[in-house]
Amino acid sequence: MSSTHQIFDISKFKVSCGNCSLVELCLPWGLKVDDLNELEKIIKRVRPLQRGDYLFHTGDKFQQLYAVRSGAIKAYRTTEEGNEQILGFYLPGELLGLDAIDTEKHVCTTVALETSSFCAVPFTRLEELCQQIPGLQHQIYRLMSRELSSENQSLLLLGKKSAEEKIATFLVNLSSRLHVLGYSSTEFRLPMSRQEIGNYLGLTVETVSRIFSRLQKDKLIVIDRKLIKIVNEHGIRCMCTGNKESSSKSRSATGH
Amino acid sequence: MSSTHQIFDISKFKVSCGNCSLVELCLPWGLKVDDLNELEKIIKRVRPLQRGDYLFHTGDKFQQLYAVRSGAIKAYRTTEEGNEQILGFYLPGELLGLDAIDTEKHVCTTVALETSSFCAVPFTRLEELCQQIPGLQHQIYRLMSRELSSENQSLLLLGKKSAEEKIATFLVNLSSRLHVLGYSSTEFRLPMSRQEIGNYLGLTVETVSRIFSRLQKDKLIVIDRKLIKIVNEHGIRCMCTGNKESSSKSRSATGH
DNA sequence: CCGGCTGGATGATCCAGATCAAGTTTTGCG
DNA sequence: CGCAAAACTTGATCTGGATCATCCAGCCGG
Repeated sequence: MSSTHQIFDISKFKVSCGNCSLVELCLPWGLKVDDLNELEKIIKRVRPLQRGDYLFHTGDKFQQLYAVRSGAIKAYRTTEEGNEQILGFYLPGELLGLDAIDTEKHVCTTVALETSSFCAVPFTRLEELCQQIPGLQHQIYRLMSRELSSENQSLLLLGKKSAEEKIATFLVNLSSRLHVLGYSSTEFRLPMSRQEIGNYLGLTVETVSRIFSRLQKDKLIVIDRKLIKIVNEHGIRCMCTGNKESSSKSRSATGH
Repeated sequence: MSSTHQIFDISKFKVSCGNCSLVELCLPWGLKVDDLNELEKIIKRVRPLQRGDYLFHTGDKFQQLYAVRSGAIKAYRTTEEGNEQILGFYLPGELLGLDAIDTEKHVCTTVALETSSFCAVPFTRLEELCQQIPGLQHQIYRLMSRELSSENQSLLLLGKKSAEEKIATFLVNLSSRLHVLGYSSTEFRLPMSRQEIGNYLGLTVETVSRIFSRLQKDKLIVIDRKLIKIVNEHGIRCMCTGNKESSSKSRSATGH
């Protein structure tokens, strides 16, 4: 909250990377204070979106990257036959639009799952700034690399895991991302519907619902509506890899 | 083959981006000649690998990017339980190692499927060069963006498609990548085993084998060992989206 | 407060693809 | 060349998750 940042306080939606608790997520390992000030100058605020509002559509001209400041966003593609494939869910501190740099057109559609706010970073100006601030260039490479690496992880998730493993992995992943943001890692609210979880994981709603019930019966989680409480964190982590040990399960079990 | 490039001709393995037919793949939209010359200076040749040789392992320190010059490479991760998940196959003109920039450690293992050669680009020097050549920086962003976008595509592939659609999509994708390289798009050799195709697509060998047989029976392709001939390109493209029209099929069929 | 609507849960049945089980071909190598 | 291992094919059977069919709980507008 240092007063030197006041000049950027255009309205109540102050954009200030220096103050922003997300800066270490947006820009891993951070930058020097002066560099941050330069960066702040090019960042714009965007009108917050309500649930169901779109940030951008497939085919839209790519001009800026968006960093999620608050809320939750889903990104999806629509297949030729017209059904949607959800590519991912984005939480505060995560960046949207990197995949559009190549073609300069957005390749997916992004929609708010709840009221959400963003920082917008005009990409051309960001590139110019990278020429002045070598550290910034490196941060952008790192961000993109990280995204690549996490998509690799998703390929692994979709390709090999059973429904149960997918759901467990999904919950653990969400949990740890929320934890980084300072929220509880064991008790949180799912910003997306069962339908959306299923779509993302390549499962039907029914299967998602059934597995949630099963996890609850097995005392790994407690669910109430969208509220999840992870009761047995160790157990659910084991489940991500198909590891059936941990506490005794009711179904088919370890022993015999 | 202009003589100005001779100075880089260290051995018979000349590295010359200006001459390299792959430069437009490595660096979409290209660079100015002078810039290319600068780039060439930092690129190193790497001893070619034989089938089964590793380029790098998960956990290895990341120091350079590799561009495939010839051959074919597979990249995979090993899960906690020790089985491998293939992340992708890389052909000439494609870049390896981008996902390691963030952590400075390779996050996957890469192994040659056949005799393969590479250009190695020391990443730190590349970043320095980006500071001098704004266009280069942009090309790197584009490359990473393109990779992100193609991984998105893979998520769609794994998440939603049936076995038949996966295989068809796989073949069409391979075909068009080979076409860009100047090879036939309708007749080519699979550099990977059935097992590896299955692993990549989240299918078993048996399923891959059966579907290959079926595609052949349905007169869409002809297979002889690793050699694939695409006989009905339209048909196989329709199949990628589950579209069962095109020419009359033998199974359950349109008219019968 | 009611009635309709959306999202979620749960049971019954079905089927695509996995698994199991042989064969067969190809390849690599002493 | 000959043999063994590896890669591939094909058939029979099994099963996890899809599909179909209800039903139920919140929620919203009037």
